[in-house]
Amino acid sequence: MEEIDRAIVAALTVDGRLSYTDLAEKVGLSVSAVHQRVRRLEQRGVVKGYAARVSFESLDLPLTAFVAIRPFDPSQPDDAPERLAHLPEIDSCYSVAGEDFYLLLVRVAGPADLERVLQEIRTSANVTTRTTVVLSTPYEHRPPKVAQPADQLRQRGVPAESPGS
Amino acid sequence: MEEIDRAIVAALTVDGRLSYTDLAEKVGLSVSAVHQRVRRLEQRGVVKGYAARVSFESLDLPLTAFVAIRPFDPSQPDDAPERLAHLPEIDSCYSVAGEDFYLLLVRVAGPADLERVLQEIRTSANVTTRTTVVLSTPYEHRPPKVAQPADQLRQRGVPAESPGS
DNA sequence: CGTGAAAATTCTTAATG
DNA sequence: CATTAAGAATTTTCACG
Repeated sequence: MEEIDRAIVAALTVDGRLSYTDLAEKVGLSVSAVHQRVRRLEQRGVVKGYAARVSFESLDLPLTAFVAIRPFDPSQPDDAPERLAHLPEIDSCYSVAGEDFYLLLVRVAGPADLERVLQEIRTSANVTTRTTVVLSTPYEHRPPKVAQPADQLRQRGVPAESPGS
Repeated sequence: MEEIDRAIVAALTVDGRLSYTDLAEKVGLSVSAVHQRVRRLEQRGVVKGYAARVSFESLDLPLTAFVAIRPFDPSQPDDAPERLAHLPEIDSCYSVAGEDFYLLLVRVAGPADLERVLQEIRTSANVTTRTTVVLSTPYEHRPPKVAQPADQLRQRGVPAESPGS
């Protein structure tokens, strides 16, 4: 992927509601050009969507935990992800190398809720669980490094003046 | 938090770029009322921001791994998160209960890059690492369950007709 | 707090080089 | 592909209940 596209993606990762006007200024293109590029990035699947970042504490989900799971009977078909998908407390499901089969990220209201969810995980997927409770989150979902800060592109052949109508 | 706010948050979690027009229709309020509520949710910190959801494969970061870290010398002050913050490959940092001190989520270009990042983690924070490679991600960042589907609010005292201008 | 409407921006498309 | 221009839609603010 090329430089300007990376800058666009970087900017949208930091602020997914940036207007095309601001985006255009950041990357040094016209509004239409940026709009076209964003549309192409979206339909190519580079940008998969937009989401509000919310405080889970405010949503009464203050307890986060990682749950490593392992099938009780390794000879049976492994369809744990589908069988667990109905549990809304599961934020993410990663298939991993190592001793465990999957690593789940779950968010719940508290210890009692965690206990209930663990039981549901075990019975739904016929697995054993090993749980690691999160005590705090110094940082999460940081924007990936995608080329340079995207600010140095602005001064590359484009006058900062707006022509006006 | 009350019912309508939860519905708003739920909708924005699924689509962070929903227009206030659509949002207003979903929760059965006027555009202005919804706009006010979103602003309050933002400044109360319930909505912390908006971000584009991107494909890490497209960004040349196809390899994800969890890195559990433990201080080499537990008697020294534990400031690993700050000392690791400069590494852009670290997506998230969780302080955890259990045998390890922190669990890091890292995204890199490949095995060689992972090796480099692990070395940087060890030397930057004076820790030992135990790494779990992610093979695939069945699902990630699913929207949390926040009250009912937010569709049943619409038909609660509000005619679906648009009054027009 | 909610509503309705008006003004300022922005989004979106189309024509053009 | 990028640019400019123009109509449609949205965001944002305001006065009022």
